[in-house]
Amino acid sequence: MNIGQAAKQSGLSAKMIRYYESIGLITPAGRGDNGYRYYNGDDLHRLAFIKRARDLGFSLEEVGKLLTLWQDRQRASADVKALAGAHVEELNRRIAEMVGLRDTLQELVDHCQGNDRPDCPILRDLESGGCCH
Amino acid sequence: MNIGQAAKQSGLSAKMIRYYESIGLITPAGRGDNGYRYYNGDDLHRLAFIKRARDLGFSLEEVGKLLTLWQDRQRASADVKALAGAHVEELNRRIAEMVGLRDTLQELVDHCQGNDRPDCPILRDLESGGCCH
DNA sequence: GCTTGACCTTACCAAGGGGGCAAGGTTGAT
DNA sequence: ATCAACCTTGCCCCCTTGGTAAGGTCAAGC
Repeated sequence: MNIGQAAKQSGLSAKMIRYYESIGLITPAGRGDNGYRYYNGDDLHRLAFIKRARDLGFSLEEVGKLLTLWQDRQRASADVKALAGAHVEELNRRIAEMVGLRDTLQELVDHCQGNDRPDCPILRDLESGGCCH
Repeated sequence: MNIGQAAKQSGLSAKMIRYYESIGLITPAGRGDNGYRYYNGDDLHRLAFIKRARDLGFSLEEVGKLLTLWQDRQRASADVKALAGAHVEELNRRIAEMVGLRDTLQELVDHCQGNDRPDCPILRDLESGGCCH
């Protein structure tokens, strides 16, 4: 199977498959006489695994670790759980940060009259560094 | 005032001030005989404005628009409100997305025993594309 | 055989939002 | 005079993905 087929089946783009190969996330695909990469069922399975892990927000570095754990039949599920748990924590941190930003901004928006006059609490906040809203 | 002082006062880094100048976000600073950039109170005010807007999560493009509105004494607060409101919406979208990821992942983590055996629902999900958890 | 279109290859540019380092000039204090 | 701290420009790096270009290959239809 060529890279285009593998891309369609896995949900990744051909470009990304090449990229993942170039950074060593996946082992280099086999090549045919024409120089084309080819992929078998196992390769496809790995690509789909990566796709799903990316969709869940894991970084490529984390995906690499997950791949290693996945391939390791002696793995302890505790290791996987720790990795995923750390990612959940990271997501929670980022969510909390963004919620804080949103709330601050939403409050400013709520207090802006939004008419054709220039007076605006949003700009006042930006001007004053948010120290005295 | 030199760039280092301006950086300290505004909370930006000297590097970023140069960068913002290079991309046209701010007009080029004046130069002294020695070639050093110098900054006055107005410049500082603008830099602090940018810093605050960045802290609130506005993109550099949005910051540029906010700067323009800020300088425009004829602005309508509705324009500012629309810009900030759009950013709030964007934040909400991103938050919702991340919350969805976190919840999915949290559920997988909750169902993983986290012991020294290899069996792990997290890896099973990644393997199967999350279609049958 | 020839053309056409779809596919593959490598290689480079772009983005945001900076960090870091190098090589050199300037300033101010000791 | 020397030294540290500052400034200048310029370049490379992070990360991940999309785009685009120039060229090779394959399969179909004529």
